[in-house]
Amino acid sequence: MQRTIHGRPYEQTEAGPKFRPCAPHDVLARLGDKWTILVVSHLAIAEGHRLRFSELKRGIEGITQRMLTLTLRNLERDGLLTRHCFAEVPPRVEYELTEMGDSLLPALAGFTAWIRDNWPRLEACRRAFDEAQRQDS
Amino acid sequence: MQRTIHGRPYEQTEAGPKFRPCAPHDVLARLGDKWTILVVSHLAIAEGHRLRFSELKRGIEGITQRMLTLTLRNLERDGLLTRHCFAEVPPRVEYELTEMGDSLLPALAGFTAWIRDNWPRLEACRRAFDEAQRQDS
DNA sequence: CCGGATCCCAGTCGATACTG
DNA sequence: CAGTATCGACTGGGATCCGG
Repeated sequence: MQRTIHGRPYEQTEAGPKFRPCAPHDVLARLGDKWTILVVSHLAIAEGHRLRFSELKRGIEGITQRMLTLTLRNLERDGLLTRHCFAEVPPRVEYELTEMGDSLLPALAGFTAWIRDNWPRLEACRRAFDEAQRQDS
Repeated sequence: MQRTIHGRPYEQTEAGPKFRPCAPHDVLARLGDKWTILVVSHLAIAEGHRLRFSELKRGIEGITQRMLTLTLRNLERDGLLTRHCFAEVPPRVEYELTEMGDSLLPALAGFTAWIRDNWPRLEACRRAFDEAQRQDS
């Protein structure tokens, strides 16, 4: 039997509930990596949703050339980003959010609000837990 | 100057936009790990938002004892879960979503909808990209 | 039944150096 | 300017065995 929870489909089997492989996990795993969200955010607030490599690199503190390259490649692979390459000297490459990439951040708005509301409590819980942990040891 | 994009706060500095450390990244990184979402989902559809260790283990295909233990510990640390330990023989431990943990999934509803709508296109983009990649090589 | 302890691998990320 | 190549540290996660 096919049901849904919080917009998420799953099947009720005899052995128990089974979630579909379409799981948010793949997307979350990408978004959860170290730089992706920052890159998308910077592009989202840029005019034309478009920035060149060096602008992104300057804007994101601590990112290395290598990681920026990899992050951009992955976003391009998922169709969230397009690469505009100009054969000039010196070379210039611009990255632009696709329509799909542009719709990603707004879709996260509800979650962002949740984080804003719960972050302090969550951090407090962590500290309390770690504190209790150190007592035992 | 303090601004906001898609509910996400950032500062506009001379050097460019700077996002606050409160970034969703910490939470996303946890949610993006291999099992967290599945555990939370199973608890969310359980009656009383409550399941015991072995029920979770049976319900989540492929998870090992070790990973289930770690995932539950992390959720407990963040205050999304409480552990109810019964000193019986054989021992019994139940895990229950806290109010905060319970509010997490609904907060993700918008994002879940986005995934449902865009997943096919995203997968198609991946395949196309990988295909083009093999041509070049 | 619940989970801690140990070993190991594969993937992620940083640092550095080099190229068109 | 915008990458690629290489090396090494660290870590998430699986397999297995052990203990209360």
